[in-house]
Amino acid sequence: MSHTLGIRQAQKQKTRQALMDAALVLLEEQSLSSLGLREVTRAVGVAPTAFYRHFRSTADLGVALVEEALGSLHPMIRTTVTADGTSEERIARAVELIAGHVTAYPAPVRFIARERHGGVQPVREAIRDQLARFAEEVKTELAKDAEAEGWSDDDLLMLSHLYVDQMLVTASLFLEALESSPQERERVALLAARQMRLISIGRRHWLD
Amino acid sequence: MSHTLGIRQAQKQKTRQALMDAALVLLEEQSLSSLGLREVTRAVGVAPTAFYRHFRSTADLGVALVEEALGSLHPMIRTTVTADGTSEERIARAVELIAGHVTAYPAPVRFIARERHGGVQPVREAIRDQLARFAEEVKTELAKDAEAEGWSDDDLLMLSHLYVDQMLVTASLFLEALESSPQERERVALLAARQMRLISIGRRHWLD
DNA sequence: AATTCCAGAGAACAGTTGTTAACTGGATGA
DNA sequence: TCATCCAGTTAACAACTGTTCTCTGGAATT
Repeated sequence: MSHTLGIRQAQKQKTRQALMDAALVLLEEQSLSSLGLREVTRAVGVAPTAFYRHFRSTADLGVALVEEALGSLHPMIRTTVTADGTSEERIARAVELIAGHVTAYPAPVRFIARERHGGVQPVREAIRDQLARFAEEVKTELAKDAEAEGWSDDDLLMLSHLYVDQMLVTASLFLEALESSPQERERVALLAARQMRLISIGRRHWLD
Repeated sequence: MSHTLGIRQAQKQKTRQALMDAALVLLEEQSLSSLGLREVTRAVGVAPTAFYRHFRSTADLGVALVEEALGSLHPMIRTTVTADGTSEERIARAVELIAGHVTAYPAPVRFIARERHGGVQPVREAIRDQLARFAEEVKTELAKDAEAEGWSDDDLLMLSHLYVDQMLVTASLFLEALESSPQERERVALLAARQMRLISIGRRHWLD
């Protein structure tokens, strides 16, 4: 189904990606609402007007960045929640997964954390939609579990949102600890694991 | 202990407060990192240079806004956590309190949610410090409770952070639902209450 | 081979920004 | 009463912003 792009389309996509990459770097030290279009094109080395060939505005760029940052994460989420083993093993694996992802891709993670409540409405909405999709997917996975017996749909969705929010809290903790000592990062990992453990315990006794 | 301010100092404080109020309004639709000093002074009706008599920069203004938004909240947090009654009553009261606060002071709440992970380092740090203070205070209150018997200090602090984070999640949910229908806001309240309930259950069975 | 297309360049636009310096005039303190 | 102080003003600065229009050269299409 994949169609080989012409030289032209390929070059265009390359420039587009360069703009997005440059933006992500610039956004490590500022918010999207203060990111200038000229700033981005200057970093890439193209004329300011070239920007308009790819994005209507920086807000538009931001929405594209949201897709890039979260779009590819859905399969990862699914397998993480599904993963078998004891509750304790699953927690450890989830925390490791988050830590690894934050270490490997700090810029996109920072961008999402920053713009989730940021000053650009379309971007906030794009993030909210993606996170809602995550919650829905987590919910369908949770529903398969034996522990979900007797749970109402609303309760399952409530728990899913709690998990998704907790993942973001953990990710931003790791983000803050990125430049810290390994001991500090280990402390964060233990804290995150304990919080997840408490939520798991709450889940186990929910129907009591 | 209170000393009556001279005409001069009083006028200065008045202008300073006007700058902060105007900034808060402007920040409803953008992030601090894009807030211009001229923008603020224009909204107040003073010369741009007057800004420097009160703040070194907009980042400095932001730090002052953090103090204003969170500084006065400490007593409120204390009494909320301490409040007696059944677990269910305490949850209902906490959710109501948050909903009321968000409705009464949406701008400062939005500011904190936005800048907690925003693009201005000193402001992020100021918020982090205030939230850490909240967690410490919640911890000391929790420690007084009979349920805290056998809990380690680390576990108590872990739970406190979970509570504080959950309060922020709830506040930002109410913020999003501010312009929505009463039914929608009630839905948010029920969701928040259920999430707190799950955490409470986890807390109750933590030592099993 | 001739024509159309279009990503990117270039120049110019009116507005905006933070920061400096020197000032004014009313409150303050001797 | 008189000298000092200082919150706020005025003017000017170079640097920057988003957006428009026109142009170009190589890819794509016929």
